[in-house]
Amino acid sequence: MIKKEEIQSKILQAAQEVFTKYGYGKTTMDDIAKAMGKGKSTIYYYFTSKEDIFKAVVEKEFLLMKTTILTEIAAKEDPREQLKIYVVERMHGLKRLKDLYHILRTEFIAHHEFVEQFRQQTDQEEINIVTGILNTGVERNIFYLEDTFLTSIAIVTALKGMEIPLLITETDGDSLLEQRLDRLLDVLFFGIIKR
Amino acid sequence: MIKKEEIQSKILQAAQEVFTKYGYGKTTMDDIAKAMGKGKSTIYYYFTSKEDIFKAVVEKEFLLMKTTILTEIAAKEDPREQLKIYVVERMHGLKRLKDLYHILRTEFIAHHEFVEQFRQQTDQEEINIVTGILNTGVERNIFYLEDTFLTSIAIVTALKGMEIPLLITETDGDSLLEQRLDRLLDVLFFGIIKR
DNA sequence: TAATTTTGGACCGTTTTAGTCTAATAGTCG
DNA sequence: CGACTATTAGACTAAAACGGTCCAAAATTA
Repeated sequence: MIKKEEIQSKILQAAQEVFTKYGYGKTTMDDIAKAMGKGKSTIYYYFTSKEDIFKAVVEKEFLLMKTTILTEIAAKEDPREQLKIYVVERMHGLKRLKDLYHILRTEFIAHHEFVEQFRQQTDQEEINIVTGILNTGVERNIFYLEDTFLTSIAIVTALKGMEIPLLITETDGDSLLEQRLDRLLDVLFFGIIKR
Repeated sequence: MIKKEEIQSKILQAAQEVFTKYGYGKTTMDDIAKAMGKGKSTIYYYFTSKEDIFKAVVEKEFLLMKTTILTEIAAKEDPREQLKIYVVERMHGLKRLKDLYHILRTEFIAHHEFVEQFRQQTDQEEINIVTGILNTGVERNIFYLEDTFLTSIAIVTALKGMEIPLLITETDGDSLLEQRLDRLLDVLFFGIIKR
């Protein structure tokens, strides 16, 4: 019974591959089936519809991004470092999920109920993460903030609205990345977070 | 009556856009029509079928590559320079037309008669270009060759067979490009062309 | 204005699509 | 092994999308 999730994961992997390749409308169920080397009935044994699969792909990827962020954050002590990691991982995640995002914004927008609910949910989760970091910082007298919740909303919204992934290239060395991030954080949050 | 070719060119441009985006099988005539902002009948007024349009796109692009090469070559005197230009432009052309090439090799291969005939024709034209360059070089005692025709075939075939576009990146400066090309020509044609 | 070119979009027969059904196979466990 | 369940391929269906046609209207030209 351990295989069940393995196969499900394989389907999602194959689906993500063809979705990002063809877009939502242009991919057929047979495309997905072929990409994973199995028949269509295998897919329908685990999922109820194409829509269902796409939603699962999106949720899987964003869950992965969230857990990655949380794990990395947990490994750091200093809230300043934690905030930096949140920004870095958020940017890398956005870059990796660019195609899925694009489908959500353009093709899948017809399913507004899902898109809207998903957006709200992920926003809420991210705000919670950042609020947690900020609260710790305030407790330890590292950040001096009047309202950590409102500040979190500002940070999350700022990161969403800006095409920040473009600022960081894959060939950037670590040191360059560090410099840019420090500058970025200064620009973004100067006056909100004083250190 | 001058507009006629303009519209035809617009159709081909839109078609190329969606063909390289979706591939041959996944693009619909409505996709093309939508991409150029006109109805389907406009397309069928100028072209007879989807197949017809794709062939026209391919032929247009390869004609462009050919005339570009010929123009650049005509601007140079030294056959060594001309040969170098041929290699450079051929590489850049291949890189730009990567998607079309891929469709030809994978999806359009069912129309073997067209693909094969087109391949032979373009090969022939390229061999003629290179033969012209080599002949001039021999006449001026710059190249010492026994058979310019066979040498041309060797050069054209070598360029086709190798994934040469990968050797040159867009960020290469001119001097680096020059160095690499000299090295490449040495490796490719050492023993065939002595200077 | 009259003739001609160009266009949108309804339309048609055919193919492809998402999704269903079934019968066969693979895997599990006593 | 043998009874049971989980998994699978692929035939099938109704609906949608497809390439391509057609024609009346609009735009252009003369």
